[in-house]
Amino acid sequence: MGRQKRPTIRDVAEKAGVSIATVSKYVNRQQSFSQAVEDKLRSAIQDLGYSQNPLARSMVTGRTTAIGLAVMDIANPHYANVVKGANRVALENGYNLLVVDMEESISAARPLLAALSPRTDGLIVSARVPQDVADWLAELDKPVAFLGQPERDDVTTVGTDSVQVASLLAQFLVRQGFSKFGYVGYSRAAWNVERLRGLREVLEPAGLELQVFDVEEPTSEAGERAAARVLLCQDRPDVIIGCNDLVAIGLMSEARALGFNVPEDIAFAGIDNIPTSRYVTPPLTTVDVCSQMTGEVVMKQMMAMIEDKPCPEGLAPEPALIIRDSTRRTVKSKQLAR
Amino acid sequence: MGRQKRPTIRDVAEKAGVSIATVSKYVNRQQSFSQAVEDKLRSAIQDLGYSQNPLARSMVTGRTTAIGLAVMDIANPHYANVVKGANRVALENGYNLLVVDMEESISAARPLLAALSPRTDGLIVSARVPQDVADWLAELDKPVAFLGQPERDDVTTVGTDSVQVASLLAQFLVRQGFSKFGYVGYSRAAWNVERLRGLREVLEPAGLELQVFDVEEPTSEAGERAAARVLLCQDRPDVIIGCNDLVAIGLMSEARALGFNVPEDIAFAGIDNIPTSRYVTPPLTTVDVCSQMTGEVVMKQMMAMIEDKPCPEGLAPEPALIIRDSTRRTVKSKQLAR
DNA sequence: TTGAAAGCGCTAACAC
DNA sequence: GTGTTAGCGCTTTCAA
Repeated sequence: MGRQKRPTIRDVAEKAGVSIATVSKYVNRQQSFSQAVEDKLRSAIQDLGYSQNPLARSMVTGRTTAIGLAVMDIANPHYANVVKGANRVALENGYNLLVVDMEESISAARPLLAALSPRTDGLIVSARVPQDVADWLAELDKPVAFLGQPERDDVTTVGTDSVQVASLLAQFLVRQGFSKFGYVGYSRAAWNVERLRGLREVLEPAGLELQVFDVEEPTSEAGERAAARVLLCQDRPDVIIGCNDLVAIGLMSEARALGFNVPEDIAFAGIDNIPTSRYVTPPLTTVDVCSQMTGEVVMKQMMAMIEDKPCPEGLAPEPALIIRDSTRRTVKSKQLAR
Repeated sequence: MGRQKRPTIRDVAEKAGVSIATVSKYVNRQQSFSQAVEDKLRSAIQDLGYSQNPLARSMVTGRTTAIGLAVMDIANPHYANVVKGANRVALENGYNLLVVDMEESISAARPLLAALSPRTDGLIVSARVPQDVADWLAELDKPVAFLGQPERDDVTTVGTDSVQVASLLAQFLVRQGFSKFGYVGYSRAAWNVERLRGLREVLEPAGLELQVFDVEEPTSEAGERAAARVLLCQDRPDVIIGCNDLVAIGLMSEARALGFNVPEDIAFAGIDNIPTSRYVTPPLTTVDVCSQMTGEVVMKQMMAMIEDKPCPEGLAPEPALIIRDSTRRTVKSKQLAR
């Protein structure tokens, strides 16, 4: 269906009886024209259905007016919301956001980023990548920003502090009177150690026990599969923290399927505050990591980097505890705790 | 941050002491070379960290080895899963998938697609677009496929049949003995009329009542906001069908918050079978529209179109009823129905 | 097996 | 206000 080549600037120039430079300037609104030329240009463009080829434009200007965003897993609502935020800000600034899914595979990241990079004016990468990829990104002739735990001063990184997020949650749970903690982590992610550290910083001084488990992917299905192992272990925790909401939801669901009462028999908490967490039973206690705002902030930083303006400060998203019923203390649980 | 320009083919040629044509052929593995040349090339490329600029390449070949996918709302797990499926197949075929979020705005589609199109070898659009955009897409010099209800033979469209999906659900609910139906639709989507039609085709002949409501966006939040209106209406339905799972989940959640027992007082069903539906309480009855498979199939069709091969047939995803507790008939509900 | 040269569609000096 | 021209980085004849 209609595979005719699309018209070029030359076609327009010919049809309008002007030079291609004039067409270019007209299309880019770079100056004013005589009424006659303007009319001819408008109708020629209209008739031909001409529109600029951004590739050719990029070749000469070196700009693409597109930003690339590579996410670990677009099916994770946290990342989907980061995309939302980033997209809004990009559009507001006249940029297009090109999203690429890395499918939780750091090893696949390199070729994906290599393909994405030249199509964009800047790259946002939602993970701490291996050193060789990081080096390669640093050598790039365009700004790069990371999503995640801010660490070093020489790279822009936007996200909540994983240690802080985990501590916040642990502190609350300790105050609630929980004493035997379980953490179901995802050791393949870089942030896992920090979340674990955040928990330990709170639990160890309090002399509280922490059992650590691991899932092979940070999804609800993996959480479900891990549930039996976690729940039927020697010394069952009285509260389980999932490394993210997805995992926590899977764990909690399977726990209920196995006959446990939540939160009476065992409590659950997650991290991220994905929309689903409100709708599960019981609603999941979690830490809001401001997914959408993170996307907005990282894109604002990116815009600043591109325009060589100083990076806007004070935008860092602040994690917030979201207390729901999955960690409610009940008469029964308090009695059991004795 | 190393903002040095990235090395070009000319840099490599110079360093290796060969012509740029030779470098090009080497990089594209188009022929064999003398050992000496090959060694020099390899080390030059290595040292410089050279990689092809796909933009420049596209300029001359006319190919980008990228496919564009514009989705209505990436935060909707249905679309996220379509992306997953499409991405997998694209990668298998050596293509990159570039995703763009249209934010549920058909009006914003045009500029977004115009920007995406020239960066890709083919476009997949997750919506029925307005006629002018459809015409514009048809005039494009590249294959276009749509996600949704297959309708016309002259455009590739992949998706489950919305009429069939809705009928399937209605038939089941009628068999279950429900008699007063409510449908909470999203009239701004093109598929809404078909879902409604599918319901009517089953309910009208059976002489069953159908009340229709509408949400302003197809999300759980909108579902929640609509709940009071739906539940407190004159003649309350005994089963409510959400136009998608997201809406149904919001409705059901708010119904429970308002003190209704689900499914005893009122039952709920959705459409899509997003992962969350399994985890809400009660688990949501829905129709699986094979989101991921839809993505795979549409990308396979796209690959075939690009290679000018006949489109693989018999791949159409078949919707499947997923029966869960949100529509379970109970003693109480049966009594009430009398 | 290698290289010279044309040109993809466009912009940006610069000249008129 | 308008046109001429030199490339952007690359592939692709075609000739050597």
